[in-house]
Amino acid sequence: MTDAIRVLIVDDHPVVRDGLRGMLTGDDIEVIGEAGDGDAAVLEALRLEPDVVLMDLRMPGSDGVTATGQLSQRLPSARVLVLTTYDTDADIRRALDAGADGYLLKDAPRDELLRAIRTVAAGRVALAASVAGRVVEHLRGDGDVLSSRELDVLRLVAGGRTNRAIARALDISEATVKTHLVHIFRKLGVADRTAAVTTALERGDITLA
Amino acid sequence: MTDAIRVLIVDDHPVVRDGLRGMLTGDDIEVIGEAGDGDAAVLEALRLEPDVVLMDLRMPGSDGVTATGQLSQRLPSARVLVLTTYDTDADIRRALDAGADGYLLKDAPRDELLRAIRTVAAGRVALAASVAGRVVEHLRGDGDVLSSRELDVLRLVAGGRTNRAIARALDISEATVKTHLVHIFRKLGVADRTAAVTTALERGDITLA
DNA sequence: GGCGCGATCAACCATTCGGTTGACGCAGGC
DNA sequence: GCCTGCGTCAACCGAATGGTTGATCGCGCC
Repeated sequence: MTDAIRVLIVDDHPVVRDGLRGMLTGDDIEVIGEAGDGDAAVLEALRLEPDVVLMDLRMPGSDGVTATGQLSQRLPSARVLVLTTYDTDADIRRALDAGADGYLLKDAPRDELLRAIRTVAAGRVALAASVAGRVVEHLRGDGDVLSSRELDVLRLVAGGRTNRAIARALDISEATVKTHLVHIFRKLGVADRTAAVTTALERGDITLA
Repeated sequence: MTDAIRVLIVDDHPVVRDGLRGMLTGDDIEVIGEAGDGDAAVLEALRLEPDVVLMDLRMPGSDGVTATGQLSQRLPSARVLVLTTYDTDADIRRALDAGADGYLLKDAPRDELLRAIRTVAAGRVALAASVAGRVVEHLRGDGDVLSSRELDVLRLVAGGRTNRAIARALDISEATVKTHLVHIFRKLGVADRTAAVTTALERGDITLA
């Protein structure tokens, strides 16, 4: 290894940033900066041109997926390694779609983290074991992706609206809402709206925030 | 200050443990141990007899609330300062009921964390600003606490069961289920089961896990 | 003993929901 | 050009839900 791998840490928790910095510093890795939200992450990355960006997903303000998308467009040289607490299907899918090169969970031990950083720095993809399983599973049964309109409906359902209220909110007829719901039920493998909301929450298709 | 405050760190993420250790070491605080789950936390606390236990809530295995309850019984000398990512009403309520002496969020800056540790070590209560607000709010309107039976029903509702299925599962009549639901709706201030589930999830009364 | 509250149940009703069938226009891919 | 999928809508039906009133029982508390 000729030069140290230059790493930018992105996380909203100072504690985690400190912990990562302590864990990574030394060896063949150099922490060159930190950021506390997605916007700052993009700015810092453009300024510092890191080799690897360690990216948290859930952050106040601009989130990690958005920042990842921006980075893969505006700074393709930077490899993005997502490091998050959550591992829902939708989180993983969105992050990888946005251009992430790796996906690790925060409970990963130190050596796994170091290995993953070296892997993505070398241009390969690093996935946590549990995540890798979901990815192949996702490649198999792909027919259950909710369309954007279906997500609109589902989010309103989660808000407790009746079909009629949803129809008014989306400016469509109640019949259309019901059609969307039937498709949602089939895709999620459930029988009613309440189960649809909870399984969508579990899968990460929608969020309560 | 005669002696350093002896702190035990409890968190399932090695990264966070490292970060906290780095943040706290020095000054008048000494990190004397770490634990990765609730059971280990109790064992380590009994062995090391720390002044303050920094306790995460959501952990694999035995969770932080249970551990807090055990500690307040078996090692009353140890003050428990909860340090978590989440701040739902029910989390806060349960932690304080279990005997926690403080409640901080993980995005707290370093000096706030240090201040809180010194505060609880001195025998006082330390609450994050956002948490304190919820606590007084909770003391005001206390009439909306769901009974345990209502929670049983609500958990099954969240699982997508029909009233009839819930009745069978709990071995009561469908009429009783409906009665419980009406009470739940009133207490949560919602109009239907779906909204009940989402607001209960937001409040932390129930969980998806 | 009386009171309140939680838990249980019944009967009734209007509304809503879930499911089906069938239909149309439109965009994108083969 | 054809087919698929998405989004839109209508009409219909049975089942589930939400709301009401009223009732009984047991427990803890004053």
